[in-house]
Amino acid sequence: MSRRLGTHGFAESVETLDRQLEDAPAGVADFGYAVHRAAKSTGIPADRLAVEIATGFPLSGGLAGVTSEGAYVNFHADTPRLVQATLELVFARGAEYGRGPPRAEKACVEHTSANPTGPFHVGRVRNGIIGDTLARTLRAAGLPVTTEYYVDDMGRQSAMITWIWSKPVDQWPESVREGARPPAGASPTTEKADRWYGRPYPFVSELLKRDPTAAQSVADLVRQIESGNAPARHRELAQAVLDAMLASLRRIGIQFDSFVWESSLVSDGSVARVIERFRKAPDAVVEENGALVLDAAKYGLPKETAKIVVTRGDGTSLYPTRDVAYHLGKFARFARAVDVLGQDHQLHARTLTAMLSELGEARAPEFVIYQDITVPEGGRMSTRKGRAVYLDDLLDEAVERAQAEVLQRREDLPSEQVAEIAERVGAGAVRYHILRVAPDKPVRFRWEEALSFEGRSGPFVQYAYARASSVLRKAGAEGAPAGFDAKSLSAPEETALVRVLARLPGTVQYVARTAHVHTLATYAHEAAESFNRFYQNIPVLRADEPMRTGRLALVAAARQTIGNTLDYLGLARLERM
RNA sequence: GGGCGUGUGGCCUAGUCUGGAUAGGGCAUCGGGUUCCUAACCCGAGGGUCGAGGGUUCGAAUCCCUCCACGCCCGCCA
Repeated sequence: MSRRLGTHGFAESVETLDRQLEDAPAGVADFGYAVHRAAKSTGIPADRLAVEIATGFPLSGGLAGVTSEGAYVNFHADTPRLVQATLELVFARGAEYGRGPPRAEKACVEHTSANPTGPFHVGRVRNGIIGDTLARTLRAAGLPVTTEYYVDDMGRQSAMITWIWSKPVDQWPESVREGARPPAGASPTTEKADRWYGRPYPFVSELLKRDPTAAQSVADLVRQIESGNAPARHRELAQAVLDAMLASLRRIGIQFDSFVWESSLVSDGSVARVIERFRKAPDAVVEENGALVLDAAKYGLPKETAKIVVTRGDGTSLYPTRDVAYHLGKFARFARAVDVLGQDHQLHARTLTAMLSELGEARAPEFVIYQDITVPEGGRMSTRKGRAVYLDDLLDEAVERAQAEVLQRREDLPSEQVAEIAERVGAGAVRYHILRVAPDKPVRFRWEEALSFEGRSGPFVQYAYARASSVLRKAGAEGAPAGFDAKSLSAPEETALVRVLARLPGTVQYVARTAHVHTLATYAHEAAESFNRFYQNIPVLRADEPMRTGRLALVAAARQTIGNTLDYLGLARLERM
């Protein structure tokens, strides 16, 4: 290429030219080269230069033709060769197709880390869906990944739960008892623990704002907990609520490899050690009331926020300080730390990085910041403000609707299997719906959209997989295909599908590099859409040979690729639906 | 006031890092498609000042500047 241009007096490095070679519009060519720059530097009109470059361009390897169109030189791949190579790669790698070479650096993806104070609302779950999908993708990219949940059992939030439940309900303050009255028939045995124990939470939160006595007793409890003398009930309650919360996350495919309880960082002395190190830090000063404050201006924080309080006046730690202890521990265990945080923690992220630098830690966490999910009326979801859609409720509704859909079209399946499919379709719809939008963008929650099984949705992708599975099942061709002829796959629907399948490994690498997990959702939709077009227009089972064998191979490759993508997305592969 | 993020047809959204060919999808609307592998599908139609203005460039949704709107945050909560 560069030699070719060189003959026209245009000298640029091969690397530069490689970068300028870009994807051509689908259906026009595989790659294109815009000659404008070369035209300018050589003085040759762009249109003519494109023709001159394309004419007689030496063909080799997978390059089947070079044409020109306007100011563009278009490169066409040798399609049968591309088809052959792609399908062979998919079959050779199987479940590994899409994965990158193993890498050594151990990575920790910390996500969710919600206080164990009540059921997840949809807003909070965005954290887990982004984090879990990123963890899956990083694993696919070859990294050993541990997902971790940081359990905050030290702050006011969890103390509020312990405080209210340590007294009998008839002794609760009036406002809490009234507000948190459970529905008729509800009991700790019929309700999940997060819902049951979390019910008084927003009312206690309100109470503390106007009742200094109550606020004082919660503050006393916080101090008691931090000093290591938490009532036994405290940990039991936190654990029970957390377990119930985790059960909800499991429904949408989220599980954790590791848990770190904030209290353990206090009890093992690591918080105290961090405080000691800050006392000796060059930019830390003790203020009049005894509070230890760090001036982090030199780390680039805006001056209004450069003062970071390390300890309270009474010497006890604050959340950022404990988070420093936590992250120093993380860096002892992992080469990379990824933190998924809501936009309200944006400043905390910078503060944490500054604090770690001050203590001489060269590494910094990599932050993935996502925007809020808002309720239709506006404002972000909040349990305390009574503005929230709970994950459990959304899932129940989604599963119910999915069940109706399955029953409508599958009378042949036993009810057990219908229920199983409905659960996974409902979960797929919810998970995909939240994942599909770029983390940088806010999401306005609307029931009808979250519950859609059509168009750009999780079930759309799952359906394509089920269709592919069904074809292969009926052909009795579920094993590794053999002896297909790539030349028999020449219809536009076929070659377009192959081109999409070929993009999975690159997409995985891109997502691992950028943390743009929604790109994987977009890819999944494109792959499913491309498969559906093929499926709709190209018969497989009743095709003549050699097309039949070739198409079965293509179906198998599509099933494998879409299936692997579903794995990375955390959606269930359904063999039928 | 400062920091970070966002603004793309009626609604939702991809593309922005790394400038390039008629801005790609979905929902909704209208019109088609099932004697054939699952119609949770497919095909077609209408609908776009890519927030506004300026700049750089052969070329800007994409880069730079200004402004507007919205969200979040701004020391002893987490």
